[in-house]
Amino acid sequence: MRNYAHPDLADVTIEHALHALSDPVRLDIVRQLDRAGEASCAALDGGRPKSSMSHHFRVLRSAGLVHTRIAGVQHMNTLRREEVDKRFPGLLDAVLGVKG
Amino acid sequence: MRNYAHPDLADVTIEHALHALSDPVRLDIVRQLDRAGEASCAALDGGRPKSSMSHHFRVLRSAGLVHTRIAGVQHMNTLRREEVDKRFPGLLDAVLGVKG
DNA sequence: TTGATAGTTCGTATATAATCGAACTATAGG
DNA sequence: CCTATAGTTCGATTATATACGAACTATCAA
Repeated sequence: MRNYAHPDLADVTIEHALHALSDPVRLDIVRQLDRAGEASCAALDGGRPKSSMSHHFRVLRSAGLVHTRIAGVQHMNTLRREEVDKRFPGLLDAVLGVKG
Repeated sequence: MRNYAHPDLADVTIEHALHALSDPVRLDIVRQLDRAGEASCAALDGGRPKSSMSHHFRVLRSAGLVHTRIAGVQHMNTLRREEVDKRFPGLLDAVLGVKG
């Protein structure tokens, strides 16, 4: 794998984004990326198997929420904050702002 | 069925709400209720079978998004706008504001 | 009380998603 | 080249959702 394809946000539906965010593991990833700014897959696995994490990162990428950059042996992930904010104004603020 | 139980919004997780909103049929229902203010189940079915609609309304109610009031033979639905806005500030604005 | 209407519940079929081990790929360092 | 590390892909299993016909319940009106 040389690098990832990241969808144009214009091609991502709100349903797709909401589905990606509705899983607790993925929501946790998104929250951590929001704080950390950038993190490898392993840094966010919380003890879960690599293949499960790989699946969740793929879903997050396909929903346009996460960008993954290959840096040597690590895959570094970031939230596509600005683009998502442009496509779905207020969505991430709302989702990340919730307590409990 | 005499009347429905509607959950306290405090007991609804953001994951639950996002999941309820991530289905196209339900999102359509929510959009229509946002415009119409109140509507019967039949008014929103778009030709789909009653049992399918009943399922989607149940999911929307369990996620705290929709209130259903029995009025004679009809079940009238409304968005629980204020309560949802209090629990998840900005979420409905973001979801309902999206075009495309 | 009969019939019509609105919606639920049940049961089942089907589709979609989550989980995770095992084998694989790619990169870096010794 | 060998090995360790990070992550992917595959495949199977299991869980969760959706879809919807059929039978049922509740209300209203004639």
